[in-house]
Amino acid sequence: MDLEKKPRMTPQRKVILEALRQVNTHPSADEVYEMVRKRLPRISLGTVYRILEMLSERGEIRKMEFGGTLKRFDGNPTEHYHIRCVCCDSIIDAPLSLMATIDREMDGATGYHILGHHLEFIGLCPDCMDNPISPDLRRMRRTSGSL
Amino acid sequence: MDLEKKPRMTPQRKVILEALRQVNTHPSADEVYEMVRKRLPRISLGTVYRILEMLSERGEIRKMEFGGTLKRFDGNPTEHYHIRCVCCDSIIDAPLSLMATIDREMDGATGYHILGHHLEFIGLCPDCMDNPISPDLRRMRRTSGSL
DNA sequence: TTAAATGCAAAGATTTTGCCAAATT
DNA sequence: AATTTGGCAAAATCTTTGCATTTAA
Repeated sequence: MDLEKKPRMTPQRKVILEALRQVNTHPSADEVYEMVRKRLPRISLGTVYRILEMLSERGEIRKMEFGGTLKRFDGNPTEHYHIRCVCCDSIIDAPLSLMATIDREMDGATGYHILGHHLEFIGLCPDCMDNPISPDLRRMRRTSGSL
Repeated sequence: MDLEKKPRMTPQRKVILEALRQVNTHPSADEVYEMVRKRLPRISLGTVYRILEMLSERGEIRKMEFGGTLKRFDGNPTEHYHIRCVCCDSIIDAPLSLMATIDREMDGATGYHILGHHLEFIGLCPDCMDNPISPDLRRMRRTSGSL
């Protein structure tokens, strides 16, 4: 909202940002909440949502409103692609460089002013090929925040 | 759930399927609900969700768990790409043929078994370039189901 | 002291479920 | 008659908001 003002670097913000930068698991808000609770036992989910929103508005992290119902957050704010496992719903960065010209091409082919694009691969991760987990177990994992 | 059994083509399913096939607006469940209510005044939202889910499981339509929080549905079940307007949140099909080999390449570059991919462009549609609508108005439009 | 941030809980929004009645084979 | 489906409402999920309190400049 207030892109102009510089926010204070509160302990909560610092911890959340560091937590996101340290992992490559693309956690949901709830998972971030569990992660930072170890260091900030009194933090609330609402605050986590608020701070994640703020950080992504400022481009310090990336909100992934993509695939799946719940949003995920990415500590790496640069543009890149992802691979999502259909089985365990984990997400990794895709080893594929940006398609730099595709936006311009689409811009020309349509009346749209293209701002960017998202690309996500869907597949089965190595772990799940060996030990496929059931949808129930999958949901349990997510709920307990230990993806 | 029961991919084996062939479902009966009830009036509700027929109307919903026809409604989706006739438009290219990629409506949400709620919007589908509004669309079919004209012909089926007594249908319930729950039924719409159930039928949409069932149709997409059978590959007759496509569920877009993509960009934005709420799911959209696409009467065109073949793989294709989309352009979403950041302003009005409308979605059109992208004039770009499938990148047929990219899945195989990603398959080779990772340990994953790649099943497919999603590509979505983000941009400003021609309408919104001329008449940008406010976020408030945008939400009102969605809520009233008249995208 | 003043403005901004947090914690907590309540409210919102969207989607899914349970259950009984109604429809279909 | 046995199943399946539909309607309704309640439940479940995930996210946002209001407000009193705390924190920091």
